[in-house]
Amino acid sequence: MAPELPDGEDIALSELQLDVMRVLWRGEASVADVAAALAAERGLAHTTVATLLTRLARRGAVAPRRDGRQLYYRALVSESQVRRTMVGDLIQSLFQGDPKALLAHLVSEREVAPGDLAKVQALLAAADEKKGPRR
Amino acid sequence: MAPELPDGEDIALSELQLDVMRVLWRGEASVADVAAALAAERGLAHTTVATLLTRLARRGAVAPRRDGRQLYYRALVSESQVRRTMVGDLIQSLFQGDPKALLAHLVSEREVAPGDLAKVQALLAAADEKKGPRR
DNA sequence: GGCAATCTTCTACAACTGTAGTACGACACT
DNA sequence: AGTGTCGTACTACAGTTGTAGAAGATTGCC
Repeated sequence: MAPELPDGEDIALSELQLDVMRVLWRGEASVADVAAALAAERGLAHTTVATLLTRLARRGAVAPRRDGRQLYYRALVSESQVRRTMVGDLIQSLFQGDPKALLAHLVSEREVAPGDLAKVQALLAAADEKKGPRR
Repeated sequence: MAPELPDGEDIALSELQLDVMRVLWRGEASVADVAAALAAERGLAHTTVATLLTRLARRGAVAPRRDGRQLYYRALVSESQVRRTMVGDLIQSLFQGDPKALLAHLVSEREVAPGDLAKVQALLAAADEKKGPRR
């Protein structure tokens, strides 16, 4: 019975699609909910949002659930999944697959400073500790 | 006299377009040159490459120079320019504009290790030293 | 001088994206 | 029961991308 796909797709998303997904990553939402959440930045028509969600569903990124006449959508791919894919793609196409080259870029563009790595590491360690020490 | 545009466009490129640009970043090249260079990975028709270059020219990423019946193209945007733009876009859309979040992602995905930042820094410092110590 | 090779330019087409209107069904309120 | 409201489904359309064929200009070789 079509096992929900094991969350292993090749999901790269456009910026608009990401905006939509970000809403769903906060939890299941109806078309109206999504439209409302995006109303601030994007002033999209209700039908536009519906179209976007239908397309994302076709692509396997979200799944609809019908309740009465309304559709509620839930994300099928996680944010980190998408990040993994998209960052991976970028490293591949822009830095010939070498993650360190991206790091070098960040440093030389002064986007990150030497100390940041340590900080980041500490944060990650702390989070790891809390959720699941080793998996 | 149209100062070659100060290299400040909003150039984001697709993977195929990057493949093309990578050839031009090695130096001016004719359509045939580009097609030959890409023949290995992509088996593109000559006309396909011509179309790609025309479109890149329309977008201001490259400029043609005519020599007899042939067109030679030269890149108008540098590789680092494109990297800057595209990495910036990614950070914007995927990490709400926080470069450190990207760094965190890289670390937690074990794409880069703690020591790498130091190494990278050393390399950059060395390069800096050689080319232009301080600017 | 003519024919074949070679280029560019134009046109084409499918897929995807951003954006939204129209049509139609269901529901609620009077 | 009648009518307006709301929501989804379908259709549409312009712009970009990947891909390439057809047409037309040029040129080099015999």
